[in-house]
Amino acid sequence: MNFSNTVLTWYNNNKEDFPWRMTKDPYKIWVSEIMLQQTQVQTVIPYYKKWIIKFPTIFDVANASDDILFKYWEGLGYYNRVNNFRIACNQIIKDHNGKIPKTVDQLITLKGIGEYTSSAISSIAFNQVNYVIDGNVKRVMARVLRLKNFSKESLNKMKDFLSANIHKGSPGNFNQGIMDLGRDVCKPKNPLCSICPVASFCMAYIKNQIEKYPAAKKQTKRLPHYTIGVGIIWNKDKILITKRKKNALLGGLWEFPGGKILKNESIKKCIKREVFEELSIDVDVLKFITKVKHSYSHFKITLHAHHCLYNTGKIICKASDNYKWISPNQFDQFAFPKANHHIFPHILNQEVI
DNA sequence: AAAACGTGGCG
DNA sequence: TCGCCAAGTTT
Repeated sequence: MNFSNTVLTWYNNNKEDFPWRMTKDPYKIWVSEIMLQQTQVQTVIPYYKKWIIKFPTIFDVANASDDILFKYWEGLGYYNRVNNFRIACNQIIKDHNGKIPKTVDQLITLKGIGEYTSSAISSIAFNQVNYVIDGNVKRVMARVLRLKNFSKESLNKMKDFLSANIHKGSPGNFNQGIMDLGRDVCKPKNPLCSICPVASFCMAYIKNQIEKYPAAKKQTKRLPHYTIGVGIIWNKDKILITKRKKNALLGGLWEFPGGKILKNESIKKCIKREVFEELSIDVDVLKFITKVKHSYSHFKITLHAHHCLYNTGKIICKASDNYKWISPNQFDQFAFPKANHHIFPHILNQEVI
């Protein structure tokens, strides 16, 4: 049996019934593909289910406020995906009469849809013969073709192979099959070659060199670490939250104000200074609440949260897009970064002063 | 075109 | 504890 039929047969016998595999609705396929970018299947499943119920069509997304969209994305990460997704929904309404286009050339013009996602949607939802190359496919191909790296040259070899071997009758299932294979069998570490359906096609396996492909990456640099002061600013029974600027890190999410500590600065001074610089108000920094360690993709932080009392000044949002005074029982109505979630349970645990 | 962009799980 | 990795795209 040839490569394409081998992959397809394996997929048909081993596929899991993920919720986005119960439909051919291109909108739903699209939602799943955006959520799955750099995000594991098990993480996506609950988000996908809730999203589809709340926003069943592109029109529901186009008409929703960004706060509600972010709330349904809260915790998934890479929040610009939400902005891009809504922009793309509007593009479709404006330029495609509300119908999701089916060719790669049209799909790739939509915000947030690149080379991978355009091929995925066109093949899975519309049965167009386009191969996909994601992280899984890259690894499978590196081993099958015995390619050390992911250079332009290597990628071209993968493309040639996939172009020749994609299943013409079921391109979408072939694509999902090779991705599933990469995730569950041809894993980064300890690949399960003994049960791999394409082992007989795999040059690395045949030469007994599976561990050499792809070559290990160079060591990544240690992530920089920053210490951040965070103010839980009280005015009577309300707490101040601010909305992070769009297109920035965590753009569009709400948070407690604060910022990076300066050299030779105390946490309390840092919070007082940051709050004044960012909001033009004066606060008294009081009791320590909790410390939160958190790691982002390109740096790490430790948050030091303190209770604060609003003192004087009219709020001017210099470093944020908006602000609100809310009660602690309203935290769940806004989308917050994960690091802020770790502060919530400590806020009411003690007296403010 | 290298860096930015979240979070969770695993070895 | 820490690095790696996950259905990538944008600037």
